[in-house]
Amino acid sequence: MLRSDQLKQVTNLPLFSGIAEEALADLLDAALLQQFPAGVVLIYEGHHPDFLHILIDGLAEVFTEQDGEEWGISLVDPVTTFILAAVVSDQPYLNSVRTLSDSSVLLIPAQRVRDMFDRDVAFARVVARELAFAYRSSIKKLKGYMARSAVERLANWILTEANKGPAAEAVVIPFDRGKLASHIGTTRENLSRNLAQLTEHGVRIRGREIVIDNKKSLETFARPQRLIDDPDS
Amino acid sequence: MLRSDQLKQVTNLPLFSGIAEEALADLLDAALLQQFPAGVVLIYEGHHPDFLHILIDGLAEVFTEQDGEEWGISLVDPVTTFILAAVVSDQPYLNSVRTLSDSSVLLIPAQRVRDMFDRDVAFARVVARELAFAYRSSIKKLKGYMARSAVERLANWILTEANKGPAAEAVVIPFDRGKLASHIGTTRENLSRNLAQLTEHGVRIRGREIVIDNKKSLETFARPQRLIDDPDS
DNA sequence: CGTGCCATTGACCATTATCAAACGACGTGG
DNA sequence: CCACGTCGTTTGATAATGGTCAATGGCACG
Repeated sequence: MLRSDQLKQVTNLPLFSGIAEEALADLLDAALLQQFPAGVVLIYEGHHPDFLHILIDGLAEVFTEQDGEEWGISLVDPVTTFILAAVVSDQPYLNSVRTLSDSSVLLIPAQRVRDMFDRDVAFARVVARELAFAYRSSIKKLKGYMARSAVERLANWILTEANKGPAAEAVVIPFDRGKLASHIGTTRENLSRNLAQLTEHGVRIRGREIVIDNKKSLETFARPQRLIDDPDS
Repeated sequence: MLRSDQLKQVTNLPLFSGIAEEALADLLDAALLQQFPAGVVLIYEGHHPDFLHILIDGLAEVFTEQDGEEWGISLVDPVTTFILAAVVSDQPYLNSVRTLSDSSVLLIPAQRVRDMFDRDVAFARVVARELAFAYRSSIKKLKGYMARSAVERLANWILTEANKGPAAEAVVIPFDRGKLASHIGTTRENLSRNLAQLTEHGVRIRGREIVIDNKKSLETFARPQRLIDDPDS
């Protein structure tokens, strides 16, 4: 159950803009706002979705475990739903999700989401938009995997991270190398070599900080493409 | 403009079930049902979506061109929409689409789709379901790329193709080897070697026909997983 | 009976994974 | 304060996998 101050905070989320007030109240009156420390698994691959999760604050990762190895599917920044598709289609989760930092997560019972989705057009529209966005993101990732080597993926990852912040001459990796490797789609060892290799293309490595000395040089090497690397197109 | 017999055919599509009759009529009165021969590019990556495409009959492929090479993203069987996400989010196509056999395609003006989507809950629900399905498919493909080698992807492709038909001891590749390679995510040359390699795991190659002599053996090698290879989970 | 198209094969190189060892930062306990 | 773990990272050696280039083989079609 949400406290009234929490309710107010949640009601103003862009995710819920345009939804009729009573409908939203109906949706949220069974919702929970929970705090989690870093490293907690919120969703297990193969399980059936009981709640829609919305990351309000913090950082999370979507990942899959194959043959004892973990592979990163995507990183989740606030404010976003995660694995909405499983809830909508009432099918088992294809991936697991864990927090990477202290996070607060809004949990809405799955059945209620589906009910609302059947009744409120505005909500259905929001859901479809989120799904379209998620779909496009995964297609971009897929294109990156099919057409690029690990170094190129890394170089482009650095560039898009750098473009997130305003003045972008350094990127700080928000987790350990192994995790970054799993999201780039390679091994720890290889990532190390790849980072070393980028040293010859305008980049300096300072522990967890990647300093971009020569962005032009890095871009020449990475050859970023709008239809793969631009997060909002 | 649809002829009345075409209209009747289209109205009965599972895609449109549950949608109010007037709403559907409104959606379809500006629609076109077109025939295309094999090999026609219907959608160009980077272009802005003018129509929602629905494959009524035939076969199509979604692909992307990178550095002069084509990579297969997915195959489209009837009856399915393709690249619905671009229409919904009103963003440029991330991929191109071409017919692989003679096909008939229903074209609905994009703006009308978005209008309907804003008005009719049932339609919004159908759209969201399609998007959720597309998203899950691409996540499955992504998992396959991250955790499997090309031979394993090939072996699993054969198995899922075989499971489509009822009595499944042979699979016929519906296009040339190069195209199959681009959808498996490898080169023509490598695909050749990979097919040869599968010979030791219960499979015989007869031109375009892949005969499965020993399914158990192939499965042992491929290690299919429900959350990657089962098309409807 | 060529000619072109596709598929296969071989040789070679690039990329990536794997296994093993060493390194360095950090904190704990002697 | 130093020795000694641990943990994450780097480095090296080697093997597996995949891509590229070139040559060959088969087959259909004119």
